[in-house]
Amino acid sequence: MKEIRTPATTVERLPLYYRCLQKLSEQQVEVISSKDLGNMLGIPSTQVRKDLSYYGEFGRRGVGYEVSVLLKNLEKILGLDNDWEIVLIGAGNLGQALVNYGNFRNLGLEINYALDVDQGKIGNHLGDVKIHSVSELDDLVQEKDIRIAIVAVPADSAQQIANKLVANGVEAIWNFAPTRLEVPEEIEVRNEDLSIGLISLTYHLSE
Amino acid sequence: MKEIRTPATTVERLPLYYRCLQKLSEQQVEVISSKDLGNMLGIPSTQVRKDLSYYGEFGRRGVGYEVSVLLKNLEKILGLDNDWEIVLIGAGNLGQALVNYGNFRNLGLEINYALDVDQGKIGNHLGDVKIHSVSELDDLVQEKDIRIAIVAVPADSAQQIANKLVANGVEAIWNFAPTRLEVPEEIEVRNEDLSIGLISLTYHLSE
DNA sequence: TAGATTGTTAATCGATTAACAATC
DNA sequence: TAGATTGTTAATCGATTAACAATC
Repeated sequence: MKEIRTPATTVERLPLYYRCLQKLSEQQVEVISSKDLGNMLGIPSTQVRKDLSYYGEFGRRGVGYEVSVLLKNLEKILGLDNDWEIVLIGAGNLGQALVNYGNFRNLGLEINYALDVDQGKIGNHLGDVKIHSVSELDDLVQEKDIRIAIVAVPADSAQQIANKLVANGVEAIWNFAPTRLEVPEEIEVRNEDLSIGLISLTYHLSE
Repeated sequence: MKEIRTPATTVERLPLYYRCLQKLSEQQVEVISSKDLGNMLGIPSTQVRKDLSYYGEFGRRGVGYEVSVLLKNLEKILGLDNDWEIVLIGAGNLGQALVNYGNFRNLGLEINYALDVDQGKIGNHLGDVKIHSVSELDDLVQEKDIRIAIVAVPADSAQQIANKLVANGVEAIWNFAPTRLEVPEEIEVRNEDLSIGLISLTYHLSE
């Protein structure tokens, strides 16, 4: 039995294909080749085909990919056909931006709950989402069976929040705090370290 | 003459080293080994040494790295010893979060100017930064010799903004719009596509 | 049939890791 | 000298790309 691991880099590209196909679908495009799809994204056609090949055979030789079929399959692969409950911890500027981030809506994703420690914020709203006290974290995560959490708190409280999230059953954490979270290895952590993006620019301009 | 290209992955890790060293410096730690530095970040010591080796020999065999020396060198390598002028285009929720993002301050970076199309926003402030009309883009970028821009506008106007930025001399763009920007190849573009982070979590939970 | 395009194997390229001489 | 740790070479691992048979 041969183990074929999907490269992490492939997983990063799938959302790009997905969004591109959404656009094509809106434009009533019915069939697209790996070449054309790749061109829209600056990705070689050979890479597009290889990426998709980890999940099945979605195209027709000599023809291309039917947009609706590929879109449906990617939706499934990416887990976007599920109804995820997502909790945000930290209702600061960044938290607010995330709750109101329009591009999640287009993917069928939304942040359902927001928590903060600041008494002054509790009861306020971020977009449609009411801010609750972080003291309700345990009950909320357990009662709603929340599996995905977004950590947008200062670096020095991120680990403590992560511990509580994991203890209550959260399985995936999107971490915006610029710090490494220590969690059990079965927990999926995605670090979104905004400083790296900006520093990579100052780096390249300084070379 | 042998060309030694620094791997892109190395460049991504340098900011992590830098921030870690800042913390160590605050804690009055004077010397650190690649092993200890790596442990703090979940990176093998051998990788730490290899990464640093692209830029010089900063350590002492049998001893380790002097924190202040390595910090100073990384600051230079990353271009953080410069006084960059940075303009933000798009003063929405995300733009606001970026202007107020505290972790840039710690790196000596800050967003100096903010522009928006919305007449209702012009004249308001994001943190300390006054919002100007995007019609002032050309003059501002040229007069202030701005080399770095942050694009936080909707996807459908991102390309047009990028064109104006490049035409006026901007050399590096941090793009938060979920779209590919077509720019001359000498322009550095860093795409920060927030959807990818969240989708990668739904993907892994669906496997 | 001729032209187009997929899916996949094999070759290449690039990044990580192991191993170790140099040296503090 | 013995123990620690760097800097670097060589080996390994993983991802991209080229090439092409299969097939529409």
